[in-house]
Parts: sequence; C-alpha cells; structure tokens
Amino acid sequence: MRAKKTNTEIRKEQILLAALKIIGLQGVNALSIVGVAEKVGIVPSALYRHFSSKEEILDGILDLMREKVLKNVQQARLKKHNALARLEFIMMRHLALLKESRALPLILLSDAMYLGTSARLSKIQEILESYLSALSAILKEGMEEGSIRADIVPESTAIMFLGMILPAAVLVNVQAPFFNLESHAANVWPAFVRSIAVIN
Amino acid sequence: MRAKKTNTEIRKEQILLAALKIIGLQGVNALSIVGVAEKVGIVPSALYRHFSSKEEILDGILDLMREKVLKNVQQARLKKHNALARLEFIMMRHLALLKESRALPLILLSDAMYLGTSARLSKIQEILESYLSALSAILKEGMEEGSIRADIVPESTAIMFLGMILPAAVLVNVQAPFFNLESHAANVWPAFVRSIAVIN
Amino acid sequence: MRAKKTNTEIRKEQILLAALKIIGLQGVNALSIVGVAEKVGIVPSALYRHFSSKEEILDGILDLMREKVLKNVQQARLKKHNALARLEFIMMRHLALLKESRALPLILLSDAMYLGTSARLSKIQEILESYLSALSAILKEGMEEGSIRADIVPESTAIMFLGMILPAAVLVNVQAPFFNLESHAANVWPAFVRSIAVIN
Amino acid sequence: MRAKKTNTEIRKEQILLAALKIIGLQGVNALSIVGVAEKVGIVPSALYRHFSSKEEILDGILDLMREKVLKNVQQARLKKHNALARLEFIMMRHLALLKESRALPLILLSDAMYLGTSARLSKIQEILESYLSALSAILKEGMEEGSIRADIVPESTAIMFLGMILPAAVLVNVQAPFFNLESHAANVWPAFVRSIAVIN
DNA sequence: GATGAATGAGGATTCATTCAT
DNA sequence: CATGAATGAATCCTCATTCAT
Repeated sequence: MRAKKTNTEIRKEQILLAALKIIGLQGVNALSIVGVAEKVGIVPSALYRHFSSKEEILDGILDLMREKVLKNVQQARLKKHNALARLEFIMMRHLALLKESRALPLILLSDAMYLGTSARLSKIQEILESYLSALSAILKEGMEEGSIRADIVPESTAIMFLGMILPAAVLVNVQAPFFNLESHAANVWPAFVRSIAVIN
Repeated sequence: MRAKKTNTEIRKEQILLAALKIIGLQGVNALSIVGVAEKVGIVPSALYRHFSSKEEILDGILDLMREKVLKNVQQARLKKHNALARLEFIMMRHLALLKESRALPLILLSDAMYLGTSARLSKIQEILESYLSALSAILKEGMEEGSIRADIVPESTAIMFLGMILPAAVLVNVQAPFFNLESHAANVWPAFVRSIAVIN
Repeated sequence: MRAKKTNTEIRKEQILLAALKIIGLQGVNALSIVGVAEKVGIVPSALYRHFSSKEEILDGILDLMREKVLKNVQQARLKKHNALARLEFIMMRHLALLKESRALPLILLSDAMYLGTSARLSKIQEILESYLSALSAILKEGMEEGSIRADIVPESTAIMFLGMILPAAVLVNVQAPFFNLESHAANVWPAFVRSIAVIN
Repeated sequence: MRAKKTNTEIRKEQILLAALKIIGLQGVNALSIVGVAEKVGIVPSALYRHFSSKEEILDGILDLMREKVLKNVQQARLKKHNALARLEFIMMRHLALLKESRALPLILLSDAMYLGTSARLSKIQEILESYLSALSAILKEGMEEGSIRADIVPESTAIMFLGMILPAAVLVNVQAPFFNLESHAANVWPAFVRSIAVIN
C-alpha cells in the first residue's frame, strides 16, 4: 500500500519523533533506517527524500533535545521568581522528562553520538554548555539575591546539579521499574539545597 | 606471519585489554572481533580459542570493571579510617579511573550492554548495586561515628555520590581534553561534604 | 554492474530454480547463498529481499518438490483409468523426474534436510506420506476393481512401489551416465505387476 | 588431561567407529573432526597422526561399510543352502543393520559422499556393484536350481531386492520410531517372492 | 514523494588444517 | 604420540545507501 505523499516538513518531524521513540525504547544503537521507516509508515528508501543520511537524523534529534532541555530553563524563568525555586523546577521537569522517555539520557550517554562527525560532538558540547551556563546564570543570580552561598563556584555547582539527574537517568535504565524518581527527588533535593543555600 | 603461540591465560588478558582500549576510544559498539584480533596481533578466528563468542568477551570486560571499581572501595577501607576520608579516597580514585580510560563509563552507560543477554543486564545491576551498597555502608558507619548527619538517607546519598562522578564521565567525553578532573574534584567535594557532614 | 530490477515473484522463482540446479549437481550441502546469488546474477545480500533466510529457500524448494511429485499423481488420475495403468504412469513420470535432475532424491534423502528446523522434517514427512497414501489409494481402488490381488497390504505395497524408484535414484547418482532408466523401468515393472496383479 | 598414547592401528579403528556413531546419529554432514576427536578422547589435531585428512576418514568408513555388507552375503552362503533362503537371510540381516545404526543408509545416500574425490565415488560404485553382483549370482543359482523363474533379469531383480531395503532406510530416518522394520519385512518379502519364485 | 530492487561493506562464526612444543 | 595455539577460507546475515520507475 502506497503511503500518502506528505509535505517534507511534516514528514521530517514524523521521522524524528519515530526515531526518538525507538531510541527511548531500545537505545541509539538500535536505531535503524528500517525501523524508523516502518514506524513512520513509509519505505526505507523514502526516508532519503527528507534526510540525506542517518547521520542527519541523529543531528536532527540533537536539535530536538536542545529545544526540550532549554525550554525547561525558559519556563523556569517565567514561572518561578527566585534562584532556588527555579532550580527545583528545572530538576523536577528534567526528571519528568526521564519518566516520559528514556531517550534523552540514552542519547547524551550514547557512544554512538560521540563517534559520527565531529560536528555532532560540537553540537553535544553546545547543548551541554548552554544548559550548564543557564544553570550557572541562575546560580549567580541567587548569589546576588543572597539566597545562595557566596563561596560556591557556580560552574561546578551547575555540574553538581547535573549530578542529581544523571544517576537517576542511569538507574532508570538499569533498575527499570524499581527506581522511583519521585522519592529520588525528595531525597536528593534537600541535600543539594543544604550544600548551596545560605542558612538564615 | 604466524603469531607466536601464547598461553591462553595471557591471551585472554591481552584480548580483554585490547577490547577495553578500543571501547575507551570508540565505544562499545565499535568493538568488533576483527578489531580486537588485529590489536592483539592474531587472526580473528584465533580469538575463538580463548573466548567462545563476542558476548563472552563483553562479559569478561564487565568482570574486569567490577574488579576495578570494587577494588577502590576495598583500598579505601584499608588506607583510610573514617567515613569522609574513605569517600573522598573513592571519589579521587574513581575520577582517576576516568582519566586513565573512558572505557568505564562508556561500558556501564552503553545501551549495547543492556541489549544482548539479560544475564548481562543483571551483571551491570549487580555491579552498580554492589558499588552503591558499599557506599551506603560507609555512609552508615559515618552516621554512627557521628561525622555524618543523622538525617540523610544513605541510599540516596550514595546516589548523590555517584552524581559527583557521572557528570565528570560525561564531560570528559564531550569536552575531551579541556575538562579538568582535578579542579572538578576540588570544587565538588566540599559541597558534597557540606551537604552530609555534621558541623562541629 | 547492476543487475536489472526484477519483480520479486520472478526472482523468487529464479532463485529456487538456481538452488535446485545447484543441488542437482552438487547436493544440498553445497548450496550456498553466494552460489545461488551468482547463478541468479545478483549480489548475495540481494537475495534477502526475496527470501528472509537460507532456511526459507530450503523450505521453498521442498514446496516445489511436493508440487512436482503430487502433480504426477493427479495427472495419472486424469490420464489413466485403471489402477495398474495409473501406477505405471506414475513410475514412468517419477523416473523421468530423476533424469531431468538429480535434485529430487538428493533433497529428500539429504541429512541436511533432517537437521535444520523440525518444521522441515515435518514437511518431508508430509510429502512422503501424501505420496504413499496417494499410492495406497490407487492400490485400494485396484483391489476393488479386481485388478489387484486382495491379499496385499496396500501401505506396504506402496512402499514397494517406492522400492522401484529409490534404487534408481541412488544408481543414477553413483553410476552417473551409465545407468539406463528406461531399461530399469522395463525390467522392474513386470516383476512388480507379477507380485500384485490378479492373474486372469 | 593427556590421553594415553595409543598404537595407530587401534586408534584408527577407534576413530572410524566414533565417526560411524556420529554419522548414525546426525548424518554425514554433521561429521566434524572436532566431534570425532571428542568422542575418541583426543584433541582434534591428534587425529592427523592417524589420518591425513577428513577425506581419508570418509574413505575408511566406506571400507568398513563394504566389509559389513559383504559379510552378510558370505554368511548367507554359509548358513543357507538355496537361493530364496539366502536372499531372505540377507534381507533380514540388512534390515537388522538399519536397526542397529542408521549410518549405512545415511552414508550411501549422502551427497557428501558423491562430492569429494572421484576416487570415493569409484569406491561407492564398487561396493554397490559387488553387492548387486553377489545378489545376481545368487539369483542365477536359483534359476539353475529351478526355484527362481527363468524369465527374470537377474541384474534388475537384484535392484528390486535393494528396493525392499532402501525405502525402509528412508522411512526409518523420516518416520523415526514409528516405522516398524519387522512388519515391513513380513509384508514385503512374500510379494518379492511372488514376483520371482517358480510356483509349484 | 514513494516504491521495490540492488549494492557493498562489514561482522560473527565454523571448521579443517598446520605447526611448534 | 598428543597438545594447544594459530591460520585462512568459507558461510550466513545486516544495514545504510543508490537508483530506476
């Protein structure tokens, strides 16, 4: 059965979402052109109308990831109005992302991403650095507000913030249904606060 | 040219080390029988005298990793005599491991490891859990000693400990030579201590 | 050079015929994907568009064999109108099949067929049993007609019928061009008739 | 553990018997040097002290087969004193051989045997022809005795005799435990006699 | 835009055989 | 004689990609 001809913009999105779904379930290395095409409902070779190679799909996925991650940060700025609240919001959102799909960590932790072109590595660097520097900015603001200790190093503390999320991402993969993201958050956040907040 | 005949115990080790080196540079998925054989200096089929399949090599590598990781914990017990010192020692050693080779995180985080046999997933679980429970044990001892706050949850704190190491593992991959493990340690450790230590 | 694109139905047939030819000349075990692809004029991996595995090709060949064998029986029913004439017709056709290609016995007698999936063994059983029971049916009709002795056991006699063909199949293999199928038929058929026919 | 050094004559026999056993269970194509060595209790490479190649083992097995088959004929001559009795004796012995081990038919029907060297094909021819001509001789004696019809062609009748045994060999393979060799003999022998014996 | 067929570069594995000890 | 290690040829199969329709 012939698939309906579909505008390339729409198809591109369908393809990326299909790829994302596969990655979320089976990891980046299990991503195959055949698998994606199947999920989209077209034939493998038809993919090449929309992406010139598998590499390009991987790049596209990274762009998607950047969006998702940075949107969290922006929303934090909009909805919360002090540093600690913003950080907590971001953490909760990020953990929610993990629950929604394991794709994000599987992508960022996948060796498949580091191989490929060096352009891809740069892209990953950029995403990570944007994220870290957004966190740093919030931290600095908190320091100015006086809610966050003056003796922390914002860049390192941003990495520590990541340190609340990454182990969760790994454990969600390894311990599968037994790892409880909510209680992880509840336990880890106060400790993080303790290590950075100014005590009144 | 015919490779010199070499005792199987030695070859096994050579093979695992070669595999480890490849993984460290190119990731688990780039590990191929041909590649390993080449690095060892024998012909691919000769590998099968020492390992009955690629799977067995991967298992062997996991065993090696378990050893490396747990040895750090044991040494910490021998060389250091209070909880905080032990934890710091383990962290430093673990970071050193990352510097030595990127293989460790690439292996433990690789989706290639989760696929394959479910026996392998169990092995990874076991390694992770041994590591976490060893950390928990040290934390509990610290609580009894009175050096570590009584209100922390040891299991979650062990995961936070991992949170100092994992981001480093990722950043070491992504930022390659620019990420400085030493300064990371210097910045992150005091914050961790702040969040768990009893203040005198 | 790129092979002309050819409809899968046609290619499937080409592939089975090529496989059959190879088996006829070199036996089932000499059948290789490379060999078949070469004979068809495509690249080995192209075979997998038409058959998902070598197993499937072997199954396809068995289906072909079943068809060939059972078609003889059907034609006998159409063209001849008494038991002995039908049996003679079947024998002649079956011997002709042997002349055409040695594939049939090489397949049905090959241990390569018995290994593989147990599904394949069932298929062989089924072919053999259909053939034998078709022969039995004709024999029973002859007994009712009064042309075949009432004291024979149809099932065993069907096997004896096979006993005219199988040695020919073996000898055709072993004595190659020197074995004369026609004179074999001329000598063996009267004896078979003598042992089952009612003497008027 | 090192196997005891053993005289080559003895080892040769052990090897052939092991090979025979494997063939009987799994067919000629499943015969591997590793398998044989294992059964004998030595290491694969040690086989090459006794046989220079796998081919030579196959040749050795054929010699063994010749012996077994022709011994039946000789014993028939010794123990029975008229043509029909001798033929019946041979048939019973031959069917007994099938029960003992499926090796014989698996060898004679195996394509693996026809490939190999042309020397091997000659050997098979020779075995078959010796067997057939021994049968022919008995038949001719029966014709002279007056117990066997004068109008049969001895050579073709010898092939028919084979026709009692071969289908049994095939069915024993295919229908495995359900095929009853004894009742096959009981049903088939009278029909054979009917077609060749002089009626008093 | 989509399809079906074909390609080619791997990749894991098996197995008979060789060879130094 | 026997062993353990190494070899090389062969085999099945996967997958990204190309291309004519």
